Formats: sequence, structure tokens, C-alpha cells
Amino acid sequence: MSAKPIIVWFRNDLRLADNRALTAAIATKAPVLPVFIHDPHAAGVWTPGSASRWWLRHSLQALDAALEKRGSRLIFRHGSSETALRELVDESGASGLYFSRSYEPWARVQEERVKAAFDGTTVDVKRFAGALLREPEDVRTKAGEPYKVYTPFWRALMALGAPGAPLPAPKSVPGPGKTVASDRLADWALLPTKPDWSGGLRDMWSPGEESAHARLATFLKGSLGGYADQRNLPSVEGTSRLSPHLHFGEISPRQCWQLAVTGRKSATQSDAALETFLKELVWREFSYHLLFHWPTLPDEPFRPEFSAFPWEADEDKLKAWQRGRTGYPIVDAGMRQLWHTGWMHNRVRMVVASFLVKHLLIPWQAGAAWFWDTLVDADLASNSASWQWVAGSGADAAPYFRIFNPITQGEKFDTEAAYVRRWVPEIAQLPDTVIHAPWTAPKAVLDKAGITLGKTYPLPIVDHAAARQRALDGYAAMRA
DNA sequence: TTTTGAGTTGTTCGA
DNA sequence: GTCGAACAACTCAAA
Repeated sequence: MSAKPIIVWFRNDLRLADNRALTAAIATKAPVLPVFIHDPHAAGVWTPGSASRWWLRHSLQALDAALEKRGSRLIFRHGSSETALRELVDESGASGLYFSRSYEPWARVQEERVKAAFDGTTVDVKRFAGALLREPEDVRTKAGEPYKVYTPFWRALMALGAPGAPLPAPKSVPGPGKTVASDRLADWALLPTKPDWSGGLRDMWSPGEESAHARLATFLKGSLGGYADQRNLPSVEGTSRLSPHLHFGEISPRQCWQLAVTGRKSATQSDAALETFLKELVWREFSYHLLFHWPTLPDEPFRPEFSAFPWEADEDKLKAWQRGRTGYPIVDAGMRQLWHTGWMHNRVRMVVASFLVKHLLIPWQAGAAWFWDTLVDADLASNSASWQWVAGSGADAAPYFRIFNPITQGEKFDTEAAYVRRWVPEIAQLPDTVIHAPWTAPKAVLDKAGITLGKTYPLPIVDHAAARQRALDGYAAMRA
């Protein structure tokens, strides 16, 4: 008679290393039954978008392969998590259920349902931390309140000391002892088929734990030194590009923190660059902190007075923004990079978001929804907090008068226009001096570059100066 | 309780 | 062309 297994329920923690639920399950010496449940209805409107599903599919495949190497397999089930887990307990005779915490409002509800499903049974349900550096309950102001401002949050986090050392990956995972049925991953239809638009994603990304570590190692060795400045240049690979790996938990923030800090000791890294990187990890953390303590963050303005903002719903302008046809090259380049690769450089995210919200006066929720569907790193905490930050309605948000100028942002951060030329090839022949504002080019220059504005490339859908003033007026109206 | 210092990422204008 | 001020007070966090 074989011992009763422990179920390890994988969620957004698709890794073997630094996975406390998995490590704890193995430590019991019982057989381990790893499972992932496809439960697309649990998240409501925040069910993963198309690009996220693509990533999920490949990440699950990678996790399954990694488990197979260690003598186990990942079981795939679908349906509501509590039902699927109850069935799995019945079929396997499991004595325990271990899993990592998630922090999205819907995921917290899901956890409560799962716990309730095993109330009064002998199944030992255990929940572990791991997606964050610190648990949201553990970072409090002196008055015991959650933080609303980033810098004090950062200081408080630093005052708690370095996050604990990450756990090593288990060398082997004891098999479940008894065969249980599994869905076929391919049957979940996570990948696009007609048409298959994922070519650009495949070119740029390699989901899975192993790739996540390779990405971090490359970043620490290559880009971290110049991170403080280079991270703002969209034509340069100056950022870590870890966001999708972090979102799916292929790598933990503790691992990133630890490796960045120890890497610096052995190399010649500037403290400023390292601190800038750690601060970015903590921005992610701050977003989770906000979402955890203010669960309406994805839907409602954090600052309630923004409910009175005079937004203008304009489907045509929204569509032009989504398709990268606004007539502002840096905006269009960003939106096309997003569409093709499932990712957009952070600097450009701020520019396109500011443009949607302030130049077009379209509600930030519409932008967040588009990002949700198209980003491989779509993350409810980061996405919601960052859109609200740009809109001015968020915690510690950009002041209302901070309206990015899409022309000067292009000139400043894409000076030689390598980024714009790559993503907006129809204007690539324009000289640097006018490429960020094609409508200012003399006719002869446009002719020479083969451009007819309004035909081969759009005229600006709004005038910058007028749009800026309109946004300022909107904020004035809101405050009145 | 009251006070005080501080607060990611920008733009424009005028001297 | 460079530089500082204005943009608007407000809220937060800590002393």
C-alpha cells in the first residue's frame, strides 16, 4: 500500500526552485501530485488575455518537462478549482493540498472556496508565500495602515532587511505512486490558430523557468551596469525583460533580488544601477500592496474625485491607438511593438498611456483592457496600478499637469529614431530631424521619403497643443 | 494632536 | 541654448 500523496496545486508559481509549497510537500516524504487547473471563469473579466494564454501554454509545457526530468509529471485538470481538487483528492486519496498564495481579488476568493471545500475533512490544506518579497500584511505604516506612497513603502521594506534566501530546486520529485487521469494540454486551446499571430511572440520570448534564469543572468551580466540610463531607451535592450517570467512565477522576486545583490559583490556594478533595479522590483511589490489593500483598483479610480472626470468615449480614436495609427510615431511604434511581440518598452508604455488618457481623453480602463489582452506580462496589480498612475487617479500618481509630449519624448529617448524606424517602417526614410513629427516635414522631404501623409501614414489624430490644453481643462472641470 | 517635510519617470514659458 | 519657476495644492507618513 502506497503512502497518501500531497497535492501541489500550481497557480502563478510555475517553477521548481524557491517554491515553498513544492519544497514543503517533498519534505513530508509523501508522494507528490503536482496539478494545474485551467479555471478560466474564476477570474471573471480578468481571465487571461490572448497573449497571456500563449505564454501560459508554453510555461506549463516547460514545467511539465522539468518535472518529468525529476521523475514526476504535471497533471492537467479543468473546471472550478474546488471541484477539480475535490475530485483529485477522491481519486488519489491525497492527505494534503499545498499551494502558493495569489493576491488578485478573485484569486483570494478562489483560495477561500478551496479551503472551505476541505473544511471538516482530513485533508491538510496549506498555503505558502512566494510571489512577493514580503507579504502585504507585513508592510505597514507606524499607524498600522497600508502605504499609499511609494517612497515610504520602499524605506519600510528596506528596513525589514534583505528578503530571505531563495530555496534551491528539488533534485527529484517523488512520483504520485498511483496514476491519475490528466487532460491533454493541447485540448485547452490556449494557442491562437486562425490566424496564428504568435510568430512575433515566439521570436522574442522563451517561456519557462530555465529561460527566466537565463534572462536574469544575461541582464545581470550585460545590462545592469548601465541600467539607470539605458533602461529608458526603447531601441536598446537595457531593461531586464523579466516581467512575464515574474508574472507567471517562473522566477521569484526573491531570486531576482538575491542574484542581483550577490552579483554586484563579485563584479564591478555601481550601487546606483543596482538600487534602480531593486526599486523596480519594489514597484511591482507596491502594486501588489495596493491591489491587496484596495481590491477595487482594477475597476475604480483610487482617488474617487476622478469619477467626475469628463472622459470622452471615441471608438475611432481608441481603434487608431490600438492599431498604432495615431500619426505620432513614438506612440504608433509602441502600439505596434505590443501587437507584434506581446510587450512594450516601459518608457513607451508611459507615453502611449498618457496619450490615450490625456490626449484622447479615453478612460484608462479602456487602455488597461487592451494591455490585458495583448501583453504577455499582463498582471492585474501592475497593470491597474500603472494605468491609474498615468491617469493621475492612482496612489502616488503623476500630477495632472504631467502630460507627456509625444514629440519630445521621441526626440529625447529615441534620438536616432532606431525604435520608430523599426516599428513604423513606412516613415523610415525620414531624417532624424523630423521623423518624430512627420507633419512638420516640408513637402519635398516627405516626397523624397515616399510619404503621403493621410495615405501612407496618418496625419496626427489630435493636435498636441490643443489636446494638452483640453486635458488641463478637463482636470480643472473635475476639480470644480 | 499637530506639525512638518516630502513626494518615479514632464512640459512650457520666460528671463 | 540654458535654466529656474510654475503648474496646485494635497495627502501621506512620521515625529
